[in-house]
Amino acid sequence: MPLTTRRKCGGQGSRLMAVTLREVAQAAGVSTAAVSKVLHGRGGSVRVSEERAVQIRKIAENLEYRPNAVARNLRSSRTHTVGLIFENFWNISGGPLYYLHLLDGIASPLFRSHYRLTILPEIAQDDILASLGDGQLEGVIWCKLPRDPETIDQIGRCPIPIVAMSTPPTAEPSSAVFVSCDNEGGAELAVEHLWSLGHRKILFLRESEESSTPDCVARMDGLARALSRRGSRLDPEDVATWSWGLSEFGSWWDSTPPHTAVLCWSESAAGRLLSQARAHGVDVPGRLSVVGFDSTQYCETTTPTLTAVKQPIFDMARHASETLLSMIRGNRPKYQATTFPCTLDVRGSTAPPSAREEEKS
Amino acid sequence: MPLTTRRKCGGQGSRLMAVTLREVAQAAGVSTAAVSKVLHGRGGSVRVSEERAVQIRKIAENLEYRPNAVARNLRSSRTHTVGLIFENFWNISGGPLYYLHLLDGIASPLFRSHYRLTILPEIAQDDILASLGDGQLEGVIWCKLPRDPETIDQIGRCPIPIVAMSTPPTAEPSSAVFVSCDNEGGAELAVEHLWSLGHRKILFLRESEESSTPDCVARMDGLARALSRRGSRLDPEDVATWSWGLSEFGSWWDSTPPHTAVLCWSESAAGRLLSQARAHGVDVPGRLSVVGFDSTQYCETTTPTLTAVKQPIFDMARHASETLLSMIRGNRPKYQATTFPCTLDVRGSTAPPSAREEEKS
DNA sequence: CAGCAGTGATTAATGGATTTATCATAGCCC
DNA sequence: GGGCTATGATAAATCCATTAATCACTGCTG
Repeated sequence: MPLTTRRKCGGQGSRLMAVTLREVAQAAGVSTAAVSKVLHGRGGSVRVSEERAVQIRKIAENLEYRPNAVARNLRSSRTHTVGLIFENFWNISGGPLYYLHLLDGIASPLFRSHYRLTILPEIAQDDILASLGDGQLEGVIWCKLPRDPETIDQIGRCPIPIVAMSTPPTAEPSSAVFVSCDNEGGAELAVEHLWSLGHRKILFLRESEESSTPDCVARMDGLARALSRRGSRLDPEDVATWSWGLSEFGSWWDSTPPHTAVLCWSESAAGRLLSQARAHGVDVPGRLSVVGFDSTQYCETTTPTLTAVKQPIFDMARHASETLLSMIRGNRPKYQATTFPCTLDVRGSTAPPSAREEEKS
Repeated sequence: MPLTTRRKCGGQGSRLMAVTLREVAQAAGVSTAAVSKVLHGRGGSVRVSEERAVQIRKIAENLEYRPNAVARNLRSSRTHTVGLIFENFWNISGGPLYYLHLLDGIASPLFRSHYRLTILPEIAQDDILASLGDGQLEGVIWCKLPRDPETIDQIGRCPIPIVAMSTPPTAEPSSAVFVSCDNEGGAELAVEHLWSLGHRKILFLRESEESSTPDCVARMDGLARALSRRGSRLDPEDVATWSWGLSEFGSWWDSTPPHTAVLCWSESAAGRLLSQARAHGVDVPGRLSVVGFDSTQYCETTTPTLTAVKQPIFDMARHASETLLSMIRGNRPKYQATTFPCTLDVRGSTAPPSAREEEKS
């Protein structure tokens, strides 16, 4: 009988069916156990003579045998796959570069350990929760973990480890591990900088859609706290919830607001604010200082360059990924929540507020 | 016996083992076939009375039964998973936004069809080729498909469909389907624009690492062809291969080159060129016109805003993804290669070259 | 010679869901 | 009663790789 017999796959079109272990075994006249032992060396008490081994290897190569990973996964209950969940591609905190650093930081340790990264469809949450228990994932990194009690409860009974990249909830305990940055501390840094320059009224710019994200809230809280620590405070008029295009900028500026500086909740918002300011002939930083959140390469390319709070997103993501791998290996996580400190990159978009009332020397 | 008995998983730590179909069947006192039929409705000749069905559903819910997707995948030879391969996160053509559009375009149709997207480790190519045949993926989208004959040969014998997002090879036939944009046409558009403004000497800026990508080569070829069509040509001195930081800009400019415009192979290179020009006090577009490749949101935020060739990357990615899904469903692809046209977004970084020799009125 | 160790191999169970083939039983008609 | 259909349900095979249990045989020792 010819060794190269190949069957067609009945189901889908006319693709070739893969060669199985059994076929190699039949062709070689040995048992599947022997073939498995020779090709993958895993069988415990199975023993094969060197002579046979050479023969089997040769036949397997001729037949172009490729082990079926799905069958292996089923047998071993391991898939070497980690899932990634986020709300959507665009809604991720600071913008594309932030996102890219995130993905890079998550993927690096995984790939090094020969794990794959699967992006889960951001469909119904029920589907997400179902796929956490379907055996296809060994662990999950979840950006913006939901905080409703029911979901938290379900997450607690999830059979695989979860690492959340979001601010840990203050009240509810959770079985997930949290990795985040010190958003409040970052806001404090921004205020410290602006305050030392002489700014006393700061506008916090958030965006309507994202107004409820914990990150955004934490940054605003940090701002409020930093101000109160200096004997000032954050009034309702100091918080702007503008649309994506920031078309409200013009009327805001024309109303001669008391603010001399703006703290933007994200990098992309800060970038758009610079565009709007330029469009309305408002000199930054001469007439208005701007601080963004998430300091990336793009803060260097804007005009003026952008002063921004930097969260070590790559390190955070890498830490999350490494923690997850460790948990998958059966270790208990060292910390239930890890918070990374922020830093401030001072660039060209901040200056003393003098220009508004009097000419600075 | 208690219905809620749960075994511990022996292998990894102390995670709960999942409830299996067999356990539900035992608890309900019926066969696994009946449970499978009731819960998933797939069994052909299996019939269950409505009375039993209600009972089974209730028990399954109490036991929190979750079907094991790996076992299903093995049985059905389908995983509802598509792989994505690219060289690395950062080396993708035009920069982060390009990449984000790419990912978004690929993911949208997949998610809509309840497919997952798995990012493959960019490890050894042998590993990649092996994982194409391991049964875990139903199809693959491969950015920058390798072009060496041996790999092409292996790809031809790959059991799953492949869609390549790169310029199709001119010589070698390939079994993969190609989706790309008309890079040459894009370069032609750029030249047309610059030529009409009066530019006659154009520098092509590429980067050392990426110098060999087909996209980059095609753009340069397009430039050369566009010039020759106008009775000019692309000399070796008209091609710059600078480092990532473009630190060579200063010495190049000081050598008073004949060029009045630069065509950059990517968006990010164009952005960095603007930074360098500003750092050296070179007025853009007054003294130097700049055209980038890949027109994205960030071209709006630079100063000046950036004139750029736009490739419809989202549409390309979506098309690639939809084509792959169609092939997975067993359809023959309509086209072996699809090329999308580029357009030119004229913004603020291009102007007549007058400033160099004489003052323009 | 019983007993033991070592070598070379196979058989059958396992993992969990799906499906074909088969088996009962009841009801109905001629 | 024999033959037929419809209903309700199950046993066993299948997908493919892995592995514990087992077997046959040789050679050696006490």
